[in-house]
Amino acid sequence: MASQNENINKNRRGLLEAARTLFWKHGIRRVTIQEICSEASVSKMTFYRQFTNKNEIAAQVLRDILEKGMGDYHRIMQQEITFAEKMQQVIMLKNESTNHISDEFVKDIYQQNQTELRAMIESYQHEISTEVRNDFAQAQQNGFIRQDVEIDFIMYMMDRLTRMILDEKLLALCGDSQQAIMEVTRFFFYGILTQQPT
Amino acid sequence: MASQNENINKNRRGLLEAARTLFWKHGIRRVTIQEICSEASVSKMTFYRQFTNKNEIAAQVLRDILEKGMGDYHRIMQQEITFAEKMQQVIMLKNESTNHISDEFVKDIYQQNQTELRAMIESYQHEISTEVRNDFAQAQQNGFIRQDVEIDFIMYMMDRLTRMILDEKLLALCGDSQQAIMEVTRFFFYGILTQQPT
DNA sequence: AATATATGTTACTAATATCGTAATATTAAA
DNA sequence: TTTAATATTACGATATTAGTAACATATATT
Repeated sequence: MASQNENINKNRRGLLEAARTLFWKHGIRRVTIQEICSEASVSKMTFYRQFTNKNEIAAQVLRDILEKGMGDYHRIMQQEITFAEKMQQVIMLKNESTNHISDEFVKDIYQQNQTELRAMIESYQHEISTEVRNDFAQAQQNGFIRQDVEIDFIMYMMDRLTRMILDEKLLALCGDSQQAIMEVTRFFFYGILTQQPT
Repeated sequence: MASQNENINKNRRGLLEAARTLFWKHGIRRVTIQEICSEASVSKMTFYRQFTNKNEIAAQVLRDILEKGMGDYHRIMQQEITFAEKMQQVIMLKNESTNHISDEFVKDIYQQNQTELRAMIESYQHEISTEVRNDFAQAQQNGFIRQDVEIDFIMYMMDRLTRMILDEKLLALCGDSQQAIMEVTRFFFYGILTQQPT
């Protein structure tokens, strides 16, 4: 049934999935290749037939994560819904585990000689942030955002607010994460005043 | 001000605290002595003046955790409150991070040659479980628990229920962890029937 | 069935990381 | 000032991991 090519991809995907899980928990440094193989139920040789070393699979894992994040963002922004609805979806997106990169993972990237991975993450951040900035600027021109607020300020608040959603204290305050997202989004758009301007 | 003895204890406690944090996240195997020292802002030599090796500090960390668990349990049971209130507090206790031991930590103990640590954890479990069993038996004799239920069944359910409190799905169902504890405790005592026996 | 290809197993060396100790320099308390 | 504790550095011993090779086995293709 399954062709050999399909099996190769299956193994490759299995390795990537295993690596992602392990890197997520423990960072890159602590995880051994043997461990990735065991987690993926695959021999070490199969690993080395797919990747040259740990850095390469780490790079691929990172690439997959970043591209998924990009794709998700684009998919949201291309919908024909209001700007507010788009923003709510973006904030919800960060709630998924794959969309904030794990601390341990980033730590390892920004320590040692991981210049390649660092470059990758920074180029992604640059790309996505210019894009988001443009989207905000356009929304401001179209009158969806008040004129007297700086785009950079919005960018900053957006980042802070999306992080807050993962904060357990906020979760405790709001009840569940769904509620937290609602609250944060509402705050993002309307502040705390009862009377709303345009 | 601070005497040298106090400083020694401070360093020792700092090392134990750092080790606990790191072991908690990553298990014993992945954590290096140097890392513990860095986390505790202490030199490697200071470590070796306090502990002979990683296993020893791991043993001490485990001992502290287990003794804290025992202490907490005793403190709860010695209070002059109803059996139901005691049980609720015991269930709440498991909600604290220190009272269920981390998976990674236990994994490492039950893999390799950690016979000593394994023995420690098992002896603790034996001690606490006979004690809990006695408390339940006495509560049953005093009429707080229905006569037609096996103590072992209660023990099992107790364990399951306290674990459930950490389950995110239940948390989502109940709103927050406080609510979850209430629900679980209520279920533990009354089941789901509206009409309550004695 | 025969063949080719992918994978598993085992064993091994090289590279790297970690351990544990000693000697010396600094710091802080008595 | 004297004493004890700690930091720093360097180092050899030990353990772990990386990466490769040779061969056996399994699976798909022809």
